[in-house]
Amino acid sequence: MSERDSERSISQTVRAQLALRDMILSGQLRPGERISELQAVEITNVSRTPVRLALVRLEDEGLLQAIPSGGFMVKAFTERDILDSIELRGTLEGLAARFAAERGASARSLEPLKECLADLDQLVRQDPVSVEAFSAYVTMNARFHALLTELSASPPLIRQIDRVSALPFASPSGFVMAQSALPEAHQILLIGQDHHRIVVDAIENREGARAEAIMREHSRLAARNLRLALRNRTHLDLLPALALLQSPAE
Amino acid sequence: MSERDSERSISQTVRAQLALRDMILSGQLRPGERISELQAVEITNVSRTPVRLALVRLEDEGLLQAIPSGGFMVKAFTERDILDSIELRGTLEGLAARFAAERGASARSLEPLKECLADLDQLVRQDPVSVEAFSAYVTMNARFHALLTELSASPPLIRQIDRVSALPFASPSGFVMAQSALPEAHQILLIGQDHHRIVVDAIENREGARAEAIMREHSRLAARNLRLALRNRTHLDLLPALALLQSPAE
DNA sequence: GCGGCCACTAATGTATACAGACTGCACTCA
DNA sequence: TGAGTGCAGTCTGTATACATTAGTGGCCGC
Repeated sequence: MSERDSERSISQTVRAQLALRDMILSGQLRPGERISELQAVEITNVSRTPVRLALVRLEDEGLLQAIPSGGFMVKAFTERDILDSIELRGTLEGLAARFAAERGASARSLEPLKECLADLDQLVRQDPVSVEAFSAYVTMNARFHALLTELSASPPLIRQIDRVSALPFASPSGFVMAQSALPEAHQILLIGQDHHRIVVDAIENREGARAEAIMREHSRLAARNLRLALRNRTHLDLLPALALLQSPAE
Repeated sequence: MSERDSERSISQTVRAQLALRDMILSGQLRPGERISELQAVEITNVSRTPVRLALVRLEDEGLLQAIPSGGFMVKAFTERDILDSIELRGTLEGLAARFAAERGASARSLEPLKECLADLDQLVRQDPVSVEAFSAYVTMNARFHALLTELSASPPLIRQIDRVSALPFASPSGFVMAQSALPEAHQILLIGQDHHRIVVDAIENREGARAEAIMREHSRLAARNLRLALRNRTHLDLLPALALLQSPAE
């Protein structure tokens, strides 16, 4: 698919949504800052109708918050909010893994997941891991989580996981890039990959409780990454999502 | 227009949303049926702009589904979808209960929950339970679950639970009324109330795992109610939410 | 000097007009 | 007779004008 085509054919609503989301995630719009429709019109150069729709969509996504008197503000998240969102995602992915295990995912449906696992193995084998490999890992990791979620074969659950993962800091790959700057990088990567291996094994053997538990624990790697990244505050630029973090001072 | 005063104060968007939701839940709009904006305008007597916003909101709620070529259709749910939504809600409420326990909900914050528990006890004590008592139970039960959710003190989690519970058949009180017609009514009520008691006790004693487990099990009462109600198909009229159920024939 | 009220401004809520895209049908040509 | 093309009707997407409300600042009265 060509970039230009999609750029041109895309609706004004989506364009506005993308533009505003970028500005929020990049920190150009600060947490707590009020954003009026007219402002959004100025920024995006589309008229109020699609802008409004875009604002509503961003509210669902969780990036904006409606102000009772009308209008929206950029949502601010505490560190606790982020950690809770990660735990929440882990819980839901745990449920997805349990469903996959209990309902007997077929050998055929497990195949793509296993291929993905093998691809990840390739990437993880390097030591030290190149930045490119990290980047590839992020993509592959996202694919692994998506496949796992699909395996639950539960549309309502898939929907919820997608909603939670829409928040960049709650997504499965949200803090992987932060690792790349850490000394513990390779070790954490290996542990994460072991979790992947275990969950596939558990699903294959119909071990629902084990599959669920390991996915919960797996998500806590993201929490660990976040804490490490916040402690050595040097590499926060790798994490644009943290623009939404309420500064502790305020 | 000179409508009633009470209806004039709320916005057209909300009015349209309520009207359309009622029609969907009451079955006047069938699952799978397409709703065009103009149709919605006809139905609600408001103009396209607020109607459109209402349709988008109902899509988020999960009652509608966007059609790729544009427009919306009423979402159809299988029995499995409904059961999964209940399990999902149970899982999230379980997480909320665990958070409440682990984070040490203060004695003060537990008080409203305990009062609610006592009120529910009063209602459950009757045998047989009057229809009015059932109705009061539904209200009180909703309050109990809302208080419990709040106790997690986790905005992201509260948000997700609210989203899931927005689907009427996934809400904590979704199938309580179905019970009232069942011979097992009183017994199920007593069991449910015992779950309530246990979760409060577990939170008080900081037993996170126990609090989580009991809330998961608690939600399965709703699943049981649903199955019973579907088996003796006599009292389905008590459950308007089931208008969204895909008929097995199709 | 302080507090309350009124008026003005600006933003949101709503309606509608216009344009582009898609669907369905009919007609024509091979 | 079948398939393709063109046209018409209708729908969604977008823009904009109008109405209404909330918020703010200044002025007047106590």
